Amino acid sequence: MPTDLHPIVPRDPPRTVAAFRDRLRELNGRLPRRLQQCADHVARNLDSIALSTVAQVAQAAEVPPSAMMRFCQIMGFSGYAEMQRLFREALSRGMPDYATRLANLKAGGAGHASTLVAEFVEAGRQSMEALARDLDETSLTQAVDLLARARTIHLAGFRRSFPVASYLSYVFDKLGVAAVLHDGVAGLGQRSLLRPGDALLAITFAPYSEETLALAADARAAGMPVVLLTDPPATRLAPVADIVLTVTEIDFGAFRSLSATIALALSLAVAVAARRDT
Amino acid sequence: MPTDLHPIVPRDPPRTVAAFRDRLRELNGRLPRRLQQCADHVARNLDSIALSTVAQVAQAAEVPPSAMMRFCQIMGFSGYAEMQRLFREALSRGMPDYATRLANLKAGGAGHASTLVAEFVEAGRQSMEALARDLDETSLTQAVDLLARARTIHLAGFRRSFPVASYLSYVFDKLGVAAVLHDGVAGLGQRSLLRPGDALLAITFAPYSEETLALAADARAAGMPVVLLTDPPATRLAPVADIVLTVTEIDFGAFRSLSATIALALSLAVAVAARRDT
DNA sequence: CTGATGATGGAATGTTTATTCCATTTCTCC
DNA sequence: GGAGAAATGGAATAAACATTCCATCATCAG
Repeated sequence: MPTDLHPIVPRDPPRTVAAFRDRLRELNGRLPRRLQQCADHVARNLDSIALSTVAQVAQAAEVPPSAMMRFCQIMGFSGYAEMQRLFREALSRGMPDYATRLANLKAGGAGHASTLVAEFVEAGRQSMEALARDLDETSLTQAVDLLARARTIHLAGFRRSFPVASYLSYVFDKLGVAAVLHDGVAGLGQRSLLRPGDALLAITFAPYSEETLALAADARAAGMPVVLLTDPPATRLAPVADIVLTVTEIDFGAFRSLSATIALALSLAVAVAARRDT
Repeated sequence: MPTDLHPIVPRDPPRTVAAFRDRLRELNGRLPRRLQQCADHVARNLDSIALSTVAQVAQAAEVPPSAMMRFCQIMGFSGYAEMQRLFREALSRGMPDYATRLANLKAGGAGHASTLVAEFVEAGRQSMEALARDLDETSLTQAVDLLARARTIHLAGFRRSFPVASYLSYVFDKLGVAAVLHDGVAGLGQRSLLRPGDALLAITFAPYSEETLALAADARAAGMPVVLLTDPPATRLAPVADIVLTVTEIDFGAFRSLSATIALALSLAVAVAARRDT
């Protein structure tokens, strides 16, 4: 008698998307073939549920609708409708008339300040979505490894990359990680601070700043590992860096919001600090 | 015979949300009472249509379902279902499995770098949505007026606000607007640059930096207009500034992505430059 | 005041979609 | 290899929903 296999049987339904994922993981492997097929498909297309009918989801998962219904019940819901409600609520909380508000701001009239806010917010959102979509996790992990091993981290970023570099400098300081911001205030004298065992984190976007590239080349020549944060395609830059992280930042007009770049840079910093502490 | 009032009668349906808005504007004022009520409500809750039934939107608009149906037809659709399809498609294009991707990143494991990226992206998105939602357009316009009249714009921002101030410095330079970044590199000597006819744009978040507040107080004493960019509630700061712009930045861990702050600051800069050129 | 035109609300209808049921197949364990 | 249990697919049913229709009400010109 399989008395300990009853986690399969119903219980009360997940009330958040996170809880839903948990239940999905809990069930993984213990399900019969068709239901596992449902689980796999649903796990990969969570957001399509909010807007699709059972028939559509079932067809996409290549199972009959009745199998999908059983799946919903095993997940703890009374049926598909109840499961769908969870995702619909999550979706409507996600954008609480945000689109409308943006449109209203944009309608404020060309050149008006609130229109600009809407545009920059939109550009920032797209940039961050692109980051989430295209992030190269492998390179990111390697970059963290590499920087975590460095004694001192040197930061390079000029012109529009300077805000990012200076923010990193602040964050590293708060996190207790030794970092030097090469801000060029007193000429290039800081270059003498480059020592074996250090690493360089350089940030530059096309058209690349000469100072940054020169610094990277110097560091490379001195045998220091170099991590480069830039925009794709980074073909020209591959030779001067050990790891290249790319981030697609959407411009509005001539300027970019830097949202995605900062998010990536911050993550890098926090991950490096966490790695060091252990 | 009202031969020129036939724009009310059907034609082919709007195929984009923008076209939908146009048609809405075109119809405005020419509709009988109940239908106008529908139009008003729909205009204000565009995104709720994708997820609601006729009965729900009708109830929210305080009209019977049949009135809502008539409204759909006047908009050019065959009925509510067709109208809803437009918004559902817009919604699913808007987040192309972005939520799923984020969740996958988060699942990478606590402390892992890609998890952090997901968290910072999420925080950034929320911050920007909050900005779009809560932006005080009046204050923004006043700030633009005020800064556009200044001969030179002084920029103050230290610690975590420094990246924003330095980016503004870069942007103003590109835009040909005279601006001075008070970066404190050479002590506080730059204070002597404050002259009548200038204005100060200060950025600071709780806990407020003393330098920034002191500079603002000085500027105020010298009769210069002061615009302050900070987080709500800004009660303590109201006395030292002419205009206070607030922006809610969501933290993740101890750090913030600055997305919303930068978007607002950039908009301010571009609007000021545009105003000056005319 | 009256008749015509248009607007309105609610009940009736038809369609889509979820859900259940059951006959058949597939596994599992002895 | 066979008995029992579980799983499966598809057809039948039920629920939710959109849509239409019509009787009633308001508006306005003459």
